[in-house]
Formats: sequence, C-alpha cells, structure tokens
Amino acid sequence: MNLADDQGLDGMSMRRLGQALGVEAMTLYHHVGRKDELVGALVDRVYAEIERPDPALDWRAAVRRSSISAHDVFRRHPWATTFVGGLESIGRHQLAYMDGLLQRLREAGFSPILTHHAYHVLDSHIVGSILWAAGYEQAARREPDMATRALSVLPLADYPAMAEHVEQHISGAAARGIPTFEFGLDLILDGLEGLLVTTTTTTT
Amino acid sequence: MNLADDQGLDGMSMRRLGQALGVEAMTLYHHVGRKDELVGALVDRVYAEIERPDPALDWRAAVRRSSISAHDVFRRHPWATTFVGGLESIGRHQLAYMDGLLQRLREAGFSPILTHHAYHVLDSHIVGSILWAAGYEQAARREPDMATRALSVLPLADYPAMAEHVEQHISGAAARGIPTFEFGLDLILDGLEGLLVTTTTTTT
DNA sequence: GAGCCTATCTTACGCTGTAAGAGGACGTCA
DNA sequence: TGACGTCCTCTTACAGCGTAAGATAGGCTC
Repeated sequence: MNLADDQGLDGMSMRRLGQALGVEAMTLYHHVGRKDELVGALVDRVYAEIERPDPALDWRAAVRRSSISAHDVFRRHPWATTFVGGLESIGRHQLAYMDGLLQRLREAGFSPILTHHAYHVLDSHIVGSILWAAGYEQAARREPDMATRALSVLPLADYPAMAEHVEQHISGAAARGIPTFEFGLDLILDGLEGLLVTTTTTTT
Repeated sequence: MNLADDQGLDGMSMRRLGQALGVEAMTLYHHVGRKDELVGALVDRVYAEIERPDPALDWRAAVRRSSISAHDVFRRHPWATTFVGGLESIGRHQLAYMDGLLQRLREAGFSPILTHHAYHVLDSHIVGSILWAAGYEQAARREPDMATRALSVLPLADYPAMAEHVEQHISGAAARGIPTFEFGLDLILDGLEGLLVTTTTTTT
C-alpha cells in the first residue's frame, strides 16, 4: 500500500514489492494467485478506511460525512479509484460500504430506483473529483512550477475564461472558500433532498 | 485510436500500433518524441469530438447538451479519461472545450468562483460516471454472465440493499427511466440554477 | 556525382507479469 | 533414526513493454 501510495500502481511491481518485503518476486505468488488479486485485496482495505453513515445522524448529515470520508480516503490512495474490476471482484469492505450507503438512502425514504441513481451520482462525484485532483497533484509533484509555467505555455490570451480558471488554481483563490468537492456534494444532496420531499408530499 | 478503443490504453503498444500501420515500432519515434505525446494528442482529438455549448440555447440547456455530448464521447473513448497529465499538456481542443464551458457559465451570470466550482463539479460527474461504466462494461465483455454470477458469489443475503442494487443492474430496471448520468446532471444543474437565481436576487 | 535530410530498419537494455521447476526447512510418521 | 509430504523460497526463463543507439536506404538540392 505504501508503494502504491508513493508512486502509484505502476510503482508497485511484484519485484519491488518483494524487495520491500525482503523476498524474491516469485515468492509472492505462493500467497496470491495473480497480481490483480493482490491489488483487489488492497483496494478492499482502502474501502475499510471509509467512515460508514452514522446511524445517530439524519440521512443527509450521515451521507455527507461518509462521502467526505470516502473522498479523504481516496485522496490518500488515489490508485484505488482507477482499479475497477467487475461486480464479482467486489471485496467484503467495499460491499459493506456500498450496502451501508444504499441502505441509509432507502431508510431515508428514497424509492429503490432513486436510491440506485443517488448512489451512482455520489460515487461518480467522489471518484471523478479524485481523478482530477490526483492527476493534478502528481503532475505538480514532478515539476512544482507546472501551474505558473502553464500560464506561459498555453495560449491563454485567446481563452480568457480559462486564463481566469488557471489563475484561480495558482493563487489558491478557489481553495479559500468551501472545497470544490463539498460544494458539489451539497449541490447533489440538495437535489436529492428536494426529490425526497416531493415524493413524501405527493404520497401524503 | 481504434486500438485504444478496442483494447484500452494497454492494448495500444508502440509495437502493435506500428504493426497496424505496417511499420516497425521504432519508426514511430521519428514522428513523436515519446508515447505520452502521442496519447496526449489522441486525447485532444477526443475533446475535439465534444459538442460545444450552443450559443442559441440558454445557458442551462447549452451546458446540459454539451455535458451529455462529452459523456457520449468518453463512453466511446473511456481510456481518454484515465490519462490526466499536468496543466501544460492540455491540448488545443481540450483548452477550447474548457474555455467554452467556463465562458458560458460566466456569461450566464455566475461569479468567477462559482464558475470555478461549477466547472469542476460537472467535469467530475462526467469523468466519474465514465470510470464506473467503463470498468463495468469491460468486465462484462470478458465474461458476459458477470452480473448474474455476482449474485451467487457475493454474500448478498447479508446485504439486502446491495442485493437490490445488483438486481437493478441485471434486470435493467435502472436503465428504463432517465439515465443515471442525466439524473445526476440535472441535480447539479438544478443546484447551480438555484445559486444563480439567489445571487441575482440579492444583488438586485 | 556529392552531400544532406528524412524515414525506415535492426539491435539492445532494463523493466514488467508470471510459468516451471529446483532446493531447503519443517512436522509427522514408522 | 530415516523417510515422507507440505510449505516456502529460490533461480531460470519467456514474451511483452518503452525507448536509446546506430545502420541503411531513397529522394532532394547543390
């Protein structure tokens, strides 16, 4: 996990993993069938770190906290978002995470189909945010002046709106208020809450 | 691009690409500095396919159409979402796409900071949706009965909410109404519209 | 014809995941 | 005590990857 966190999934080769463990690469294959299994198990450990929806909170606060926790966890382990296997390869912790979130939405009163959509929208928001942030951060680590150099490399004179956007990243203006992730999360939760109220009202 | 579409980025090796072009792998390096450049150029061609916000439409309809177009395009080229370089490596078409969207939001009356957040939320939603769908689809192509087999492999008896979710994927119940992507997109657009109205009202 | 540029080729290096099999340390048996 | 089976580790090897280095050939301008 440390290897993957530091250098991405590519940095975690079986040979390097073996080296870190003081063992030859092939030795690892006595404990794991193939590398995918190992990565899958690692991903599941990442899901184990995510805070589950708190039963003591109302559904919106619980889902909000859990989603922010998921976001934080994936920020630490961005490689875990890019490894998406099939349904069968879902680990126990991931299963529990997904079920916990789905169940909380159902209990809140969302219909099965609304719950389905809501889950995927929340998940997409989390994973999509990570993908961008991870790419940005990794590139910035390779060359710290990336953002400022982008100002001179890109033809931003022709794209003023984009120039403003890049400037916000450089100056940190975007980071001063509410984080973008939470901004989007609240947008989504607002929308979901509205749908819930509507449904409740019409059925009452 | 065909190679990447068919087998993912991993399937597009320089040797195979050369083979498809009737040429040796190293020959390609006479036309491109390194593979990353080639992939970057390819990604930019993908961005070129995305429909820009239509000036004839109001901002919400324009952004909605453009986002759906982006989603469709990335569905055809999911590998393009996983390749995220730094700011400097943004291609001309990607630059134009980003600027077009940002500009449309600014014109609609969003403040610079709101525009910043709105852009990232929309982008995360598009990319996040793709990541999931692409992983699901690829796994399903490897073994078509994945979903039904997941029903027996996963301990779904202990996770009824998850069982319901998987069932919706198998039966196609989730796909019958509005697509999940558009559901989330409308949620986000609703929220943004609300913020716009609020701002306008308070400043008037 | 000489020289140069451009596009192609071959060869090679270090990396990857992993298949195949050899070797040794151990517990359990006669 | 010696033999055996099980577990763990090792070495060796193969096909694939991106790409560095250099040889080779065709077409252009002088």
